[in-house]
Amino acid sequence: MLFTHPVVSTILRHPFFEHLEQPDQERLIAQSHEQQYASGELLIRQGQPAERFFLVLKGRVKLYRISADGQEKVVEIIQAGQTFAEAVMFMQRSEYPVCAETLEPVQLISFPNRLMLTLLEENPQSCLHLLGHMSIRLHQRLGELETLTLQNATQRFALYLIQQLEDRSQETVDIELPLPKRLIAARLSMQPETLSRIMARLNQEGLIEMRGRNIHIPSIKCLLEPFA
Amino acid sequence: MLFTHPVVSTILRHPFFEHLEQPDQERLIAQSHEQQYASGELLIRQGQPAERFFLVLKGRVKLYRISADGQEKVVEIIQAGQTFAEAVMFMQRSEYPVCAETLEPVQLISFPNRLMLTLLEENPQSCLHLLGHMSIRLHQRLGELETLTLQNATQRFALYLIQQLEDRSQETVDIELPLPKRLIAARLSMQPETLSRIMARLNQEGLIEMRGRNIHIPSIKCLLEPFA
DNA sequence: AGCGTAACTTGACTGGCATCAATTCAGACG
DNA sequence: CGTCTGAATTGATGCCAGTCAAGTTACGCT
Repeated sequence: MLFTHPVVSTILRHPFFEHLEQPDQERLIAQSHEQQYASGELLIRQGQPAERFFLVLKGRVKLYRISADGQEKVVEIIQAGQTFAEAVMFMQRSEYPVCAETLEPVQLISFPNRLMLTLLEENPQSCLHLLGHMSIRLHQRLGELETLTLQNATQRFALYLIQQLEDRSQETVDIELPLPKRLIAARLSMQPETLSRIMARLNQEGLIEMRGRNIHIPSIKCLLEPFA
Repeated sequence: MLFTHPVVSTILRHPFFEHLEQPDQERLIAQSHEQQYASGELLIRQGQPAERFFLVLKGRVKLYRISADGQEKVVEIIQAGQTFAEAVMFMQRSEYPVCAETLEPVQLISFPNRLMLTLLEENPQSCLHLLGHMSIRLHQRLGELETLTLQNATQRFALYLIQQLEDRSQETVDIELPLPKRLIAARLSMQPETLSRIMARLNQEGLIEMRGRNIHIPSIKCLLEPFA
């Protein structure tokens, strides 16, 4: 039986599935596809018809848009345990609004939109949880809008750094950058060169200390000084 | 009976209400507050506890955030017939994430979050429609992210202009700016002076013709030329 | 280990936008 | 009808970040 599969427990912990009845969960899993991908593979392409949504079991996936002038804008990095391309399921016009590409070897599982919708029709509990889930993402976007409209690149980077912390009570912290710097730069809408210069300057001013991709912050307060 | 009220038909057309049973609709309306506001009044403040959500019956409302350095970033302009502060209802942490201010004399009606949630628990149809509704907004944010990361201010403005059109089939169009220019500038993350200069330049180049807040575009194709 | 490629760094230059400041314009209101 | 206030324009100046280019480091792979 599929429920003996080791990844199942991971799946069922996700808001999409945890409040479904067990028979419904089984139907979904029965219609799921699991697949492995190498690093740098294209998973979905912006504009393609959207018939399934995806749950990342292992590895990370980069979501990005290609704008009119060919620039690539990184929208989001999907971690293991998160879904992507799920919001489009609830719209009539169902084309993927982003491209998705693996950042490293990735294991993921996909589910048909139609079945999921059918099941949700009968399960208001799940619907409400999903509404909560999407509200959170909507607010994250709001936060990103804010980050992007921060005047200068240094502030955007400083804000990015502290957003990486889960525990913000400490005054002195160490961070390991979760992404290659060029992707961080893309995320913050700046050029890799600019990011490099910013980090060099902050380092010189003693606000951060770099060793490879480990960053030591002696004083968060000092780092956020210019915001006051 | 409340249902004889002239605004009721407007209310019931909104995705939040249209799929509810009539007794539920009546309960909501019974617990609603209707109120008038003058131009420039503060409706909700970022950080306040969120207990109600709002439907705009008449006039427009500006949603904005105050960032750390005191700058005001316009997130959205809510038109008559639209709701605001509704997404936060589905989250546990319920503080308004934005400030809301009237742009002109406004009539609006508010509903208690708790009751709405209770009703939704029993009505999966409505839940699904709301999920669709929120998906659309999520995608709009995506589009805005794109607009904001467009390299130069001129392109952002040109894109803003054509986004104002509902009918994009015409090649020659007239637009009346729906907002004072300083708000348009804020929306596009630029200074009023910059917007003014951009419009002056486009005017001089013959790509647009300005008469007060009416703008005539001889050729959309030419205006979007630099994107190619 | 060593090769090759991609990531990162550093420098010089340029342009676009913000900022400051002064003026003109438009609308609200008595 | 005139005054007043905020909106919009226009000019001058400085700086931040993008671009191009060259060089260095780090890393995967056989």
